Amino acid sequence: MAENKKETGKNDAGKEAVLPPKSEFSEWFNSIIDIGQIMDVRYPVKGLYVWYPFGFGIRKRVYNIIRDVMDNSGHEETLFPLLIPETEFMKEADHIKGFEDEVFWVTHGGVTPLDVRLALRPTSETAIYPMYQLWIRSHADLPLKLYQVVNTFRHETKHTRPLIRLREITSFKEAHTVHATWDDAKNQVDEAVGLYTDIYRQLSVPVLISKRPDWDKFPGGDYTIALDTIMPDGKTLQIGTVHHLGTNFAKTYDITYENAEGEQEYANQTCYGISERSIAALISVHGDDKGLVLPPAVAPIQVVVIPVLFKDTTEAVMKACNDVVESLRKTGLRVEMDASDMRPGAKYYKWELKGSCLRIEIGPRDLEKNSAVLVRRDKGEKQFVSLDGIAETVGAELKQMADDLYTTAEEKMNAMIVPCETVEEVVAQIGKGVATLPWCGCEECGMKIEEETNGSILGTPNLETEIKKGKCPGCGKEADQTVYIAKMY
RNA sequence: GGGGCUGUAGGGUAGCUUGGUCCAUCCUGCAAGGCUGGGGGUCUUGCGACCUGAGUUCAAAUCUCAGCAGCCCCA
Repeated sequence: MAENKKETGKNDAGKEAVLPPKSEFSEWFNSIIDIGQIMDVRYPVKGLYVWYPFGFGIRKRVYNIIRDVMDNSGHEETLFPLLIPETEFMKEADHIKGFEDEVFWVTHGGVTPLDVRLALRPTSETAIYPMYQLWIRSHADLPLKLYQVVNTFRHETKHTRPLIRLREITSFKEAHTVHATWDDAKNQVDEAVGLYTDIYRQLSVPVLISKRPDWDKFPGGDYTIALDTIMPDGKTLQIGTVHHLGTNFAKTYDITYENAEGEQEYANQTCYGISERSIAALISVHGDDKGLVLPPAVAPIQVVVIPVLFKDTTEAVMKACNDVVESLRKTGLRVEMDASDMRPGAKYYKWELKGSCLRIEIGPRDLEKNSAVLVRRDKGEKQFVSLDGIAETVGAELKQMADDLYTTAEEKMNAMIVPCETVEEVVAQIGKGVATLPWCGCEECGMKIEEETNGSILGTPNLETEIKKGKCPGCGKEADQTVYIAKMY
């Protein structure tokens, strides 16, 4: 009875209680991770989670995109060991300071204590650079551009959450490049920012690019450019970082090359990374009250075909559905037919939750008109399309959907950025989105601003927007830059 | 780093204040079957749980302590 459902169910429509509204973002995110079958959070170690096959299917496609972008820009994939000897790890002082509080250590082999403890990599600089020291001899070896996709470990003390703050990052794509000059490395940083922007464009995720303030740069690096996106609750999520390492690590690990004049010089290096936060971003940016909305490029099921079955017409409808499935698969699409014995309505909800991009319904009424009902996941409106040439129709819709997702997301993001001039304005904006604020650039004012606004300075926009004149709220002096301020994940 | 809260079937819950009514309630899920089928149908039958350990007690889901795990707030 409907009355019973209303009493016991969690939502008043009497529907099966499943997903909280996206306006309660934290709840929504936790639920979608679970019932969207992204990850199982029940693994009994804090901060470690299990990829469901469905979630892994998304991951696989996201990382295919990442690999393609890397491979097509002169990078080569490689693989370094998980364990790093303490002796190597401890060489770079600033780097250690940045990570030592959160390193997991392997201390025993069986019951025997190890002479040299082994770190589970929190990131791989100290694993890779000793080898670079051996590999790099002359300027002819440069530039060297390698990357790997690995798991890394950090003993996070803050609240862990799937995809966003993990003790085992399962999907860390890290690139490590070596160049002759500082400027060469700088150009590589700029290229990497472009590559990452491209990757996120393919995921229809808009990004903010900024140069992190000095106190927030990569430990041991010269400077850091970061990519952030704005989550639905107004907090920003850092979803990519690019670091210029200068010659800092080269000096530590003695990475030198012989230049054209026959002299040994220290190499300049960069490193940059993307993790499964990319997946957190794409889920959070596009999803809605009904569940996942996935860009066609990464949706495990791009098209679901749902037969509307009645006794007398079952055979004809099934045949028509099979024909459609076959013709779509021929064009390389990931298509599934749901011929289970759920009611059609229940199937619609199920596949909307799972983020299937397009739904095709075919019933007896459609067959009479040689047509089908087509529904795009992001729009939700039904349209009637001819069964003739349906593969072309579907292809065009998917393409349009990818573009629309980006446009919509970008508009939403831009609406969450508000230019501010005073601390008070920033305070009002923090929690709703990102504020911009003039800043003189000194650390003292930066700290003061962060404290008074209860936000974090993301950094200075990298790509040249118009520089707004204004006074730094910290010291009152004329500011020479504008910064993003927000609550960060 | 500091503080608060929570842990009952796969998921969500009732029971806990006042120990015994509890071989633990309801919804959902899952399995089998019937009638069905264009936006979460319905009926029948079945499956499935007190986080772990120690303690108090004649008796613990219920009280105490510790561990583990999770959630929220503050820095």
